[in-house]
Amino acid sequence: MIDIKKELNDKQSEAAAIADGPQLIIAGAGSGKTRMITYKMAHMIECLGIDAKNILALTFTNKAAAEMKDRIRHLIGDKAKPLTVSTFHAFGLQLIRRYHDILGYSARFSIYDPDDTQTAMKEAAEELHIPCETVNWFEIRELFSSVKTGRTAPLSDSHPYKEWYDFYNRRLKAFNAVDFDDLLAVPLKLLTENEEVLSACRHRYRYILVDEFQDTSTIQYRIVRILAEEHRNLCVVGDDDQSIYSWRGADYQNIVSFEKDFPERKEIKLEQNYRSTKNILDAANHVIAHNHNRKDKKLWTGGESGRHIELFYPADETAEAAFIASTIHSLRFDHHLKYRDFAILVRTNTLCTPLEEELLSNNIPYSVSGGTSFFQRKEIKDIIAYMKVVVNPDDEINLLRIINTPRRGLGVKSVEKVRQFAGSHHCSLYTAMCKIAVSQDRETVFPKVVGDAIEDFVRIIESYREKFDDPKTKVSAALSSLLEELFYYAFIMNEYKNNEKLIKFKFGNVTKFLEMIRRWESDPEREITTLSGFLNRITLITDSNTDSDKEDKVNLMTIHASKGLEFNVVFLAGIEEEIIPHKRSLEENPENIEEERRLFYVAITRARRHIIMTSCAKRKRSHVWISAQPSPFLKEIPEELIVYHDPQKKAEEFDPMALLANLKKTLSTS
DNA sequence: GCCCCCGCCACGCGT
DNA sequence: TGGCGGGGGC
Repeated sequence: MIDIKKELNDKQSEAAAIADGPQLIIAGAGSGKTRMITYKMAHMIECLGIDAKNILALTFTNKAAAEMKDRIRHLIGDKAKPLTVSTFHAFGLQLIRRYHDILGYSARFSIYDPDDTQTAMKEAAEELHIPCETVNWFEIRELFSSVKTGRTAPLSDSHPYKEWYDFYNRRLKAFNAVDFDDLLAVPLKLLTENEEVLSACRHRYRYILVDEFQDTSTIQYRIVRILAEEHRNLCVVGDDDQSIYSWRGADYQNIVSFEKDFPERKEIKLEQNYRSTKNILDAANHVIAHNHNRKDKKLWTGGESGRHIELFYPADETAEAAFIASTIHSLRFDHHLKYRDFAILVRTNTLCTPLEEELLSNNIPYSVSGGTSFFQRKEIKDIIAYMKVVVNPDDEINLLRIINTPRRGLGVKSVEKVRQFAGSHHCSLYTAMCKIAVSQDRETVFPKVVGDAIEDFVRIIESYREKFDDPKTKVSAALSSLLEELFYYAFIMNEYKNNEKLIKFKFGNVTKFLEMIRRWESDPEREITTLSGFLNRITLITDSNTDSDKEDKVNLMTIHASKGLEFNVVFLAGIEEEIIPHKRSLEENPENIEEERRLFYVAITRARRHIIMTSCAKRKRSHVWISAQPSPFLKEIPEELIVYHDPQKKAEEFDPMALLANLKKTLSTS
């Protein structure tokens, strides 16, 4: 039986014991929040007899959802299975799938990632003859997204992009596709407009928990509110100091809204930190104290003061990477640490490259999370596009992606003709291709080679639909055979013939993808059983190695991706002006300094025992060396908490001979 | 239609 | 660093 009094401290168990009614739990960094939540759910199921399927836990990242599921399974085993633990987007996906009939989507709808989304916007603009050479795509995406998620008022009829926006959405619907914002907007609309669905959902999800509440966007809060309004069993857990996603629409004013919408709420603060040493916590507290406009709280720990924070000044990013790699080696040796005890955190993905190279050449196993996703690689996207078209032939964006990849003589001119054909027959592009393929007199419109290419393409898609649908054929087997039929490997070899390394890399990616599919289809516990479901799932996932977390590897990631995680030793690389706080962030709005500071705070509070920061003297940016200054945030940490390592001395410290001598001395004394 | 080369741009965080 | 769109030769 779960005994929360025994397993948790007073505040935690107080928070964990309540199931009914609204609750606001302000949980500081490292205060055992995830532990509290998992025990809370276990307690609800085991001790209060609440049916697990009535509990909905919403998290911010896939990683957090996976970890929460894992931990609760540890506590109560299979009884955790009926729980819904997912990200907001995955939850939205689930609702769209469940109610696709009502919503007017076929069961095999596609999800468009931001790349596909932009392509679809471009296509829409072209069809409307909107000149888009000069448009700022960043702005358009932002505009469309904020309209859809209700951050901006609906476009007025006179708005220059109103027609474009509406047309884009009509096209998506015709493609039987949704974009990321639809995953939230469509379910919210459904819940708002369809009382039956709403009451079914309210009945099903009678207890709702929201983790990382400070990072929910307005539309996400609306979804939660409409679900919880009646039964009011809503527990939100958050920390305003760790709000780092405002650029994505996160609005920690949601905490204020929650207080207003649920005035009878109970409020509990978790302020005891179990993660970090006193020095690390002191540093974090001093930094965050520079922010105004925060809920008053002060993290404390009963633990030891621990080591000082160390600060090094490498000459450039190569020296920085070399220093980090060699320090990992020596610390691992000296303190009997595992690779997985280390994390290297950076502000931006681009900072990863030199670090990766150095780790690779030092044979240090590492895993990168976030960044340019595995699934964004061209070769993987192409393969996925084939499967998406097989599953959903109305998916025009993916159809256009593969119609001439590998090249089969269907260039821009031919595609344009097919489109005209589709237009005059009022059918989708793929239906048009099917019609052309079986048409007797197609040569009056299309040259023979083009007609034959279309016929061949349609034949491939149709025959693989059968194969992929056939329960006796494994998806991986069908895919391997498809790749052979397409001469896909030869295509890659030809495409990159002057770069053998790149070919190898791309082949490796394809192999990895096939393995991933094999792992999925042979997993007896898998929750997703259809290919369509699998494809939609991976569109929402950023990193491929979700189950390699337990492997012994150094963790390399952005600070954003590190939220919710903890490590014994944390390297903070590139702690420089213009990187953190980031130049562009401040250019956008000087007030963003507070969010940048929270980011730095999150970075510091990831560490249990040891923080090593580096600030380079110069750094290469787009081919030119620029000199770099230490981050102004460093001044916000009391000097006595830091050991400043002089750049001159550093050379001696990492002299290999001196290191060896030191090593010998250590060995002889022990 | 396809291939190849050139020059331009951007390089903040992610579901 | 690499991804792209445009232009010219085949």
